[in-house]
Amino acid sequence: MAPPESLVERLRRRTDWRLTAQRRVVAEAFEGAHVHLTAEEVLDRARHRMPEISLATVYNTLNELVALGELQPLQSGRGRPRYDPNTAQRHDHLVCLGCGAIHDVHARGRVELPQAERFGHEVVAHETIFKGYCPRCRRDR
Amino acid sequence: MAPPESLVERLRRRTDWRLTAQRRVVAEAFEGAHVHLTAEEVLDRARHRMPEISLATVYNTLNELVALGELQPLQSGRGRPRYDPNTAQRHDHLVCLGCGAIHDVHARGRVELPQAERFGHEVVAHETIFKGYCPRCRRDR
DNA sequence: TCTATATTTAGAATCGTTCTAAAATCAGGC
DNA sequence: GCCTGATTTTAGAACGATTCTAAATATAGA
Repeated sequence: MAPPESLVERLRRRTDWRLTAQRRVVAEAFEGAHVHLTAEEVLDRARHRMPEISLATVYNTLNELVALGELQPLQSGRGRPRYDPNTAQRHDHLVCLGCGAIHDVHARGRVELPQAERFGHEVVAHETIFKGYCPRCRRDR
Repeated sequence: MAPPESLVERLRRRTDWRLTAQRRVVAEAFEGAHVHLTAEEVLDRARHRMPEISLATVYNTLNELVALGELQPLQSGRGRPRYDPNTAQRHDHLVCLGCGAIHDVHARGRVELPQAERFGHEVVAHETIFKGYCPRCRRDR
């Protein structure tokens, strides 16, 4: 699978949203694969490149990116929400029930929701969450 | 499909956890199908039967039931966590992106996670989340 | 009934997030 | 290059949800 275009790259192309210095360091926090950060982790990473950035700006930016469809909020299990920059490609998630770590995965097979089970909903997407224990948490049990 | 045993019924059988009057009214809040309540909704329903029950007890009880595996916390989309009493039967969820309502459903088909995508995890469960718009929210768009 | 343990409770404390209003920055027109 | 209005950032206050604390109550078992 070709590596997806990065969040910063996608944002650079947008004309409806200014990519300021602060917004760029927030977006750059999401570089890499399997990156699903909490707001606090984004602040940590952003401060690394721009120590004076404020918490309010991090929250503002995360909320704007969600509204633009450039970040998907993930609420897996316990704890605060995490943000997934991989919005361009359909994918599934593997979450560790021990430590909460999340990997992007692609399930094999196909599922669909029969009409009788839709309760009148218009279904627009689906995602499968696999739950388990990562090597480290498996050892600690 | 046979209706699953209710939460209260399951709790009655436990010997490791006292089913006090307060805990019973909390558990009774989850009677019915497609019931996925927030803590606040549980408090409302519990007060109906026991007006003097405290918020702290509701939170205590919800957390204990999650630890016992009798409730599954759901974090669908935005908003506070909801609790699902249907832990005995594998099932999937259909969530409305407009209002956040959740239905229990059973997907048709089969998915699995290839070994190469497991990153060393021991996979113990999976769940598919279908996202869409309920009849009411579809109309409001 | 007595005693030790478990449970409940009100209210304070904490935590994550949003709000507010002032300061800083920026784009476009001169 | 400088104004000017609009946008963005910011510190700190405010807020809402949840957890904590420590005292009161209820319970099980002797």
